[in-house]
Amino acid sequence: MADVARLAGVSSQTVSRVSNGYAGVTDETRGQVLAAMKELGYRPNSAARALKRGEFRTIGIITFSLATTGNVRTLEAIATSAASEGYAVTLLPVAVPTQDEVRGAFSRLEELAVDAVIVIMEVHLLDAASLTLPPHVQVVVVDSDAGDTYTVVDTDQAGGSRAAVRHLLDLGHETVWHLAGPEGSFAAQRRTDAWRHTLTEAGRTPPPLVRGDWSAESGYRAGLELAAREECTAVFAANDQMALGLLRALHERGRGVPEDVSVIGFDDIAEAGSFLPPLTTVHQDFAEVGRQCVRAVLRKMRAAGPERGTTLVPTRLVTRASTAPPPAQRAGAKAAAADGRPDRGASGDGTAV
Amino acid sequence: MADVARLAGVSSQTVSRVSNGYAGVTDETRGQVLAAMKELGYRPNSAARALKRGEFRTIGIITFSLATTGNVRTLEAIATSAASEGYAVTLLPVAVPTQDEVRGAFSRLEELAVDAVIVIMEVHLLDAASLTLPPHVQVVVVDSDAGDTYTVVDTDQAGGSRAAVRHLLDLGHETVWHLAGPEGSFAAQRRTDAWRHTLTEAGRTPPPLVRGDWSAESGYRAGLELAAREECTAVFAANDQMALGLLRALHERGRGVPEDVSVIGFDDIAEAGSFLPPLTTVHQDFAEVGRQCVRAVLRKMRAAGPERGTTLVPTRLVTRASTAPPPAQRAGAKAAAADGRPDRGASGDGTAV
DNA sequence: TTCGCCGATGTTTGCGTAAACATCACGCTC
DNA sequence: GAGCGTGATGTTTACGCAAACATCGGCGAA
Repeated sequence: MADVARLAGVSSQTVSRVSNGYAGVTDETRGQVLAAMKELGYRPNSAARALKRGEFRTIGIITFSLATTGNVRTLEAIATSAASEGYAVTLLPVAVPTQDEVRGAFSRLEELAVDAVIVIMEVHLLDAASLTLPPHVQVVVVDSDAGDTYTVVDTDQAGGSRAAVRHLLDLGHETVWHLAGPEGSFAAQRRTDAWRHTLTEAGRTPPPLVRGDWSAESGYRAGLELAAREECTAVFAANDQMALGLLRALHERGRGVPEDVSVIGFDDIAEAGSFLPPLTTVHQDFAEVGRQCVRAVLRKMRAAGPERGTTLVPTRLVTRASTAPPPAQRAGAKAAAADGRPDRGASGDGTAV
Repeated sequence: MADVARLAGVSSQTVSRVSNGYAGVTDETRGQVLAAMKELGYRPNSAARALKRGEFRTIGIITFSLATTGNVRTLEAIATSAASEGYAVTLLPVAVPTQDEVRGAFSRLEELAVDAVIVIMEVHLLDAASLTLPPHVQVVVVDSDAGDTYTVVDTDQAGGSRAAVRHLLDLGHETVWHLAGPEGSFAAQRRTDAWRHTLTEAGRTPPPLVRGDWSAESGYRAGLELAAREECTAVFAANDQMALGLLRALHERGRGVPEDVSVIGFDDIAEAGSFLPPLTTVHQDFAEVGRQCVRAVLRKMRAAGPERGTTLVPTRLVTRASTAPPPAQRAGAKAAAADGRPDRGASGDGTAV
């Protein structure tokens, strides 16, 4: 910086003013400084800047796994959104999701150059008491139930699940089975609760819960079990991957989708429209979740007050070809058809959104 | 820090020594300092540290999209690997993959607190000449062809593709069709080249190339086209997502997999085992790619010399249920079956690309 | 005993920046 | 024309840390 100042014939303070876009600098002076900066290839040193200003313009992200589409898409949206606000994003992977590991991540974070933290993970691993964060680091949590402790941004899990169940009931199904996510997950919990509540509200009896772990493989195992139950005509899978495994199991067991069993997913991953058959599912707006996270975190940083509360991002039902009225309602002519080849496709093949 | 020093009754320099694990400090003194640090909740300020040491212990990652599994898994591995070396990882998303955007990302990077950069993207957007990096920022590129300009780490695309094609030829297929990735991608290019080369080497004639864009949807469109060709008995899809779409199209057109057509993918994404049928594919070791990236980047930083060259990470063929000998080789009974096959889909409705 | 050496600790200094304050020239008012 | 305000620019300083150097005390060899 001193070199630039010397070359431009000004003081280093003026160089600083130029590089920060400060107003009170003559156009002429500014021009000289800019020329000198260019000639010398000057780049402000961000460490010194951060030291002086007391902020890093960086947001830390703690996440357990990038294996699920949701986390990844959210992360991507956060990064993009943060970038447009002039913030960088640094990643803090937590290898094993134990309480200790999470605490470890937080403590590493403490010596990390971040002004705020966004946590994308099952939040029951977050024990507020055990976390000592640097005083001015704000926290926002995604996918959680911690509204009273942290600021939370999340997809409207309940609303989406309700829409999924209603869709199946409206098609005429007597009840809807649920392939739930893992026990520890709050998102899974929320979807399960909403499923049960919607059924009860409609006067139906919720069938026994079937549990998976988000993976396609677990969906397959659950599917083998469900395929054996004649009375099961509609399944709400808590995510698309499990729905994929479910489809495979049903197919293997000779249960047609959607003629015999309707399947609905959750997430609307990119591949959902290419499943066999294309999957009806609940679309999550991850991009919006990411944007809201960044907004929330910046708002908190500016307000400095420990703000709480939850922001919900709405979902959208995407109807494709994996749902239809139950076999009972399509008696007569349909019965014959079901016998030969499935008549799927006509309704949804190309309409994937 | 001064407060800690006062409380512990030592100088601030001793505090510094303790927090950096410097050797020459009595256990007793160290204990007092640690106690004081704990009592005051002291955390070293990373900005000051970086300023003093001249390094940030941070690696920047430039990536265009997190939509493909490969990029994400590589990113995850890099983050984990970097963390274990005491490095943080900051993300630099590039919204639109134009030359200008990439250049923009690099220039934002210049004022960013990073010691090195790893680029995960199609590298033909990287114009070495137009990039002015801060002098000591090292670059490593994934998935590219830039071995003579940058240090490159990549999956052994050629080896994996060769294995895929060989596998199909060994099963008895006369030739192998190829559903390629988008034109601009070097990874796609490599896979295509290896496919062609392996066929030629074996004295076979490569059929016309079919092109997709990595998405399942594009695989579906290509599949509709391929399904119409009786002579097509084996397809090598350049990634698993396209293979998924391909499976759906073949199924819809009544072409059985693997009885009529064998399909092999590339990547081995988590869901591949749950496709209908489970997909035979080439497994990429993304974790290893990530590790190698970090190793390469750290090596470069330490050596300080502009090192070049390419590190290839081997692949592994995963055999599942989507590949089998061609129909011709399984004559007799099979021929009859093929005969009775419903001829749906003959109404090629022009949607194929 | 004395000297010198070594290990433990303290003191000084500067990393690159920007806030706070100081200065200076210019134009305007009375 | 003296005084004063204003806008542009320069000077000083401190941010928190760690390298370099300084100091001090104890112990072994001569």
